[in-house]
Amino acid sequence: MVDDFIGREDDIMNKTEPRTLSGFMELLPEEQILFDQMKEKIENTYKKYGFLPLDTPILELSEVLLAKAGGETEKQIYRFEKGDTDISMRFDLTVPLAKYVAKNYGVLSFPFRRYQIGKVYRGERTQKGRFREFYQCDIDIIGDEELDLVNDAELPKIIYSIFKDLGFKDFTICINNRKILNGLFESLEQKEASVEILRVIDKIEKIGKDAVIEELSKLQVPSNNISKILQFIEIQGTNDEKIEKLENLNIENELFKQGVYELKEVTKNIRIFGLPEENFKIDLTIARGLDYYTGTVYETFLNSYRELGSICSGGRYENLAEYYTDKKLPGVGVSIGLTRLFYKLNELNIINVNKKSIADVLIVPMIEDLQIPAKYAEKLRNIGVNTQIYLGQKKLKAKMKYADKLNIPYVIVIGEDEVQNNNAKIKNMQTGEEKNISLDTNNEEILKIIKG
RNA sequence: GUGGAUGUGGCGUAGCUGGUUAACGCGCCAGUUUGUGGCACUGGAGAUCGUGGGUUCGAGUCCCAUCUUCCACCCCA
Repeated sequence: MVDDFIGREDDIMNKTEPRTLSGFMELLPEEQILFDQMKEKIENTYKKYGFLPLDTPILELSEVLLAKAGGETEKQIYRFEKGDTDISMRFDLTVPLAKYVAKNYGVLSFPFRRYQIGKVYRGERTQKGRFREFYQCDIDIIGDEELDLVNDAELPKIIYSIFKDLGFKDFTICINNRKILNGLFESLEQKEASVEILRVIDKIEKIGKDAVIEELSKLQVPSNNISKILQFIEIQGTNDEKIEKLENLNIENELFKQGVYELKEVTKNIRIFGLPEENFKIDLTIARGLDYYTGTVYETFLNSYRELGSICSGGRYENLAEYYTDKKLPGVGVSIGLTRLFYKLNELNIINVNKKSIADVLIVPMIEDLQIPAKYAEKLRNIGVNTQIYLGQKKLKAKMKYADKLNIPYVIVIGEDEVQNNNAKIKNMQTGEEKNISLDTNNEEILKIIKG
């Protein structure tokens, strides 16, 4: 205290401004609670379907992570050297999965069903709803040499369960098959720029039909091909009608036929797994995604918030780990971009961030000796009541205010009067109702008061 | 990578064509209520107006630079 005057020099010293890197989401407690709840629901559903947990390192050797060279994502990778080790941060969970499966091929049981929820990193330009660090919630089913097509039909059901569980009703899981479009291109002898064409087609909802025509001509697609492609993606009707129309197009191309067959099979099996008809739709414009998808592809939309874009996408790939092993490992998987999903739902007030407390009870001791409050807190915790003791010398008023701000539903005051009578005073913070309970009250009674 | 914006107490904002002690709401702290929160009232703390230069008698307000963040495109979750 004597140094206080001299110490003022320090106060004038510049403090470092506490900042968070752009593109990194950091939440307030009440938001974090909600975020964690969503994450937990997703995880529980994955488990419910028998998927095994997996956690891989955020850092990998660059040579491993970048085995598949090129592409847009590689430019965005966080990469650095520590000593003479060239290290990269994972930019998705699929590449680490591929490495993991190749590495542990001998000890894993196939079909290998794993879920992984974790953060991934992409150093791209930030913008609305786009993050540099974000959670992906992945499930994949990996087969050894082959993976039955019926697996493609189970994933939509799992996605359905999750979004149902998250409280959404009006959403659509769109499915398509890459082979259909690729087969169509083959039959049109449109081999050039097929990936680019797919991207343009995928954007039709966003940019409109005319813009698609314009983009396609820019790609040097002959105009008769453009009209055939458009005619094709504009096929309307129910799911069954669409399949029928596809079959009746009489396109003599093996790939195309295979694609239509797969789509029909998947559709049939989706119904068997119990996905309601109104929640899935064949959408022939779904083409986006990583270029390694080779068969079934999925995209999921909230119909009232179509502008969010796909909130869950995935598909079938023929060879997961071709850069690590000669084994052929086909798989099918989907990924939920939880960070973006949460951010957007929050922004649109779709999810309610009403303060919800973690603690069920705040014990407020008004005596110096904490033995009784501490013991009582343990008693509550042992019967499953989340209990916090207010530690610190403050007026009762301040302690009540604290409980109020944290939205803790019950406060238990233990003061001298209470201790003398072997009592505690429990207050319902919502109704304001107070009553005395004996410190010896049995557990069932307490649970009845607190948990209702 | 391309293009366009932004920056004022913890947060959200006001500050007119440059003019004395930078305003408001929320939040925070204290009191009215010495063992009781939410409401109300009263009072209080807290900003060298992103940073550095320049123009001017004088700049949050004008000019330049720089950093930061944001938005769109690209691509994606």
